[in-house]
Amino acid sequence: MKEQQLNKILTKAQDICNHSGGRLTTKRKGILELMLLSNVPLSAYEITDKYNKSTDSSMAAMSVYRILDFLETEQLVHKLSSTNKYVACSHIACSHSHEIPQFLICGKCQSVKEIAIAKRIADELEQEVANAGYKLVNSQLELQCICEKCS
Amino acid sequence: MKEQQLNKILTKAQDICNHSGGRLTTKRKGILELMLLSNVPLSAYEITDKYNKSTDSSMAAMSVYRILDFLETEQLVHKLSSTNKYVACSHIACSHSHEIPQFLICGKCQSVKEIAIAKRIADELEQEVANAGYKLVNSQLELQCICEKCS
DNA sequence: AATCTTGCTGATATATCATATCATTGCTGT
DNA sequence: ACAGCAATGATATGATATATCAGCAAGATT
Ligand SMILES: [Zn+2]
Ligand SMILES: [Zn+2]
Ligand SMILES: [Zn+2]
Ligand SMILES: [Zn+2]
Repeated sequence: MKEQQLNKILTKAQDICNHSGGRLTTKRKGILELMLLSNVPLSAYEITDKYNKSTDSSMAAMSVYRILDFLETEQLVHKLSSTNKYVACSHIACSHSHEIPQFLICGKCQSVKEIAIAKRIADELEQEVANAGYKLVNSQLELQCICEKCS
Repeated sequence: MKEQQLNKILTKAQDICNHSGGRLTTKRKGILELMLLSNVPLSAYEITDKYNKSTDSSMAAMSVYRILDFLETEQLVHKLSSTNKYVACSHIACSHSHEIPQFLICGKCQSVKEIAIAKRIADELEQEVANAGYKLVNSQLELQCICEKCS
């Protein structure tokens, strides 16, 4: 990722937080940056290690969890519940509003692609769920895939 | 669940294991039965506790994990990776072959419904994934829902 | 500026989920 | 009975996540 692009994203993230009243502190920004620069999702403890090595600090995992909670609330990062890892949102600098994301997770290289599936498919899925007597409240999908490079 | 129905399922489970060469031992059967009788998914440790209380034994969680691995391989139970819990398959006694399951998980009462979505939707989803340059390898979905009772 | 309030972080403990490894037991076919 | 293999026991450790209370720092109120 280019320096310029990263800065653009971080600036936009700052805007988002300002708008919501949250504070993108130095530590929170540092964690977000680190996640943006990673090409695979990271566990909270991996994030902790990376952060501490990169800054010669010693933040406890507890703090990282709290920061991840915050960033998740701001939709700047997402949690992948199938792998218990966390990934920076791919659409921070986009102007469109954030839809419910779907994730394509490569089983070989662990890379993740965040997409938004066609509304038609989401609707059909919701209908299917309704047929089963349930009401869909969150259609975040985590799909086990193989990426182009690895296939 | 009626006694008779339970026995039918356990007999079918026995058949499935015989056919695959696996052994449905007393302990494995006990774990499966316990899971069939639960109306919510259980964690490995919850299963361990329930089993030990119900039989006055003291199986270690390690053994339960191994047994769950076995039962999963035989497709008699499924793991819900979004909650780290395990649930008995709803289609053990069915004659049809086991498709890739999808799970509707109620966020209030934790009840789970195992369904198989229309092939058309699965195909469309796969196409969507292909458009993104990925190849879908497993379309097990875990959908956050509200069930009829809770809504 | 001093104080207040709120939200952020530190620090520690503990709960929860999962795997590694080696020893022991018990079927199963010869 | 014996050998071989599958299942279980036993113990240790690793990985993920939450609870709780104390200290601190930034923005708001006086
Ligand atoms: Zn996103
Ligand atoms: Zn890949
Ligand atoms: Zn099933
Ligand atoms: Zn419910």
